[in-house]
Amino acid sequence: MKNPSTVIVNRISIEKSDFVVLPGGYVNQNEDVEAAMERIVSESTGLEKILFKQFAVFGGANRSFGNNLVHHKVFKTASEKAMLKWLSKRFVSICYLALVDYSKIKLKPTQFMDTAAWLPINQVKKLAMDHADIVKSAHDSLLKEMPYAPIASNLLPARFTLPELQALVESILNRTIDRPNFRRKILSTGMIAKVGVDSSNKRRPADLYSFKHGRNTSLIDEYKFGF
Amino acid sequence: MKNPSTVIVNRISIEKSDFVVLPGGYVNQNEDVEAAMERIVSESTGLEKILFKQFAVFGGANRSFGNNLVHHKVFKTASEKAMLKWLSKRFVSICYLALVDYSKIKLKPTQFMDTAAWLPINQVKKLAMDHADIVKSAHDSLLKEMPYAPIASNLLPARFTLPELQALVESILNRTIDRPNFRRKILSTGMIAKVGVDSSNKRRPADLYSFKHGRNTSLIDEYKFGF
DNA sequence: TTTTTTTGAGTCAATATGACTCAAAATTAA
DNA sequence: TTAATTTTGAGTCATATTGACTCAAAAAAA
Repeated sequence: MKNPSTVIVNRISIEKSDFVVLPGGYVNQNEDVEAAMERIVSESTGLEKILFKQFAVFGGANRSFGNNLVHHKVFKTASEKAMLKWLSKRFVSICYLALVDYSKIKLKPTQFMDTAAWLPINQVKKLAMDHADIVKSAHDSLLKEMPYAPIASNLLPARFTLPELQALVESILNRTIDRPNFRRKILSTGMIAKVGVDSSNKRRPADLYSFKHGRNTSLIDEYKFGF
Repeated sequence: MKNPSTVIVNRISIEKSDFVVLPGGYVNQNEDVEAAMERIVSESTGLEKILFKQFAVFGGANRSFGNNLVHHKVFKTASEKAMLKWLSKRFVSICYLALVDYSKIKLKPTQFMDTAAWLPINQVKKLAMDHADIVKSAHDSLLKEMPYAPIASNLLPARFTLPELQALVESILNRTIDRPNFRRKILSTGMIAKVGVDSSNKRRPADLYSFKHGRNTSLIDEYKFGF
């Protein structure tokens, strides 16, 4: 991973007001909350059937983009007025996260959002409302979830090498890992199985692995804490 | 803990239809989601300022108590008709859990709920809609959160003995723990500090401890997984 | 006074971890 | 063609942690 610390953002422009926000949208009356999330993600990224985690709900009474708006501005077009009304609502955000390979994604604007782009995670302070807090919360949750769930599997092909897996984990944990120790631990869990050899270019051929279907992917001995 | 595996439930009776449900209610337009939860909990239990965890959102498009209703029944009173309308809505539930000492709680009925009672966890199948799934989800989340967060602190007095803490953890994990090993691990984390001696009845006096304020209460070395 | 119960402290083998070295397989350079 | 370089797989070893114990101290009960 060259630079995995990047999030998808949308830009909304009204008059002189400019918002950079995380992708989001409404849940329809007769729609699963999860289906709504998948619809919105699909609209913006084309991604389907990837692994998400619902990590937080932001439900403060005063959560609105109205505070970011310049209220005395004149909003001319009907579209702008509708957008203004939308932005002034009180939002309850049910937040999901997913890890994806951004090199394989073609971002598109959506119904409510003008442009879509990748924002380096060290620039999240530019985000409107409390969206920087949401990113922070997502990252915390991701680290906490790491030892249990293979959310990272969105980032790996069906067959991958141990060095590939290690590079991924290193980028999530943001630290280097001793290669022999990583290999020892991962293999000892039995969560992956050798399925072939990487015959591609590079140097010495690496063994190819796959996650064992339906198998426990926990990195820590569940519910054991040293007692 | 004699029998900690118990949840609070409300019973709703309309005509011959009978629902046993988890406590719940609406979020008002200008109310924090969290404040609403606290209000509902307070109404039903009188509990204030306890530690909660928001663990899941249940948002299926067909989540309604309408499916549990006998539709051809005649609902006579205005109250019953209002209740019927309420029960037939599509619900999105933002779910919170807390661990409490049920021996100290006096349950009260609320605006929407007729009676309040404790239901042993092995009888959750009696719950209406998907509330049994919610309880299951809460338990899973609780176990996953165990090594990190002191949600259990609701169950302990400000000053407690190590055997008391151990009994609590044993009841949550539903297994016995070796006493010397538990003591060694807990003390090695430095999350609690000795604050006195238990001079009460019983046998040999036990040391009293308190959680160190603002201290990390993680039982596992964060973000270390054997590599 | 003796026994029983409960709590605090310690031992020790087995296991897991952290920090390494070394060799094999392929590419690249000489 | 050979040597150096890079990447991957395998192994070593001291240290730290864990799991299963024993033992003694303090208080109540016999």
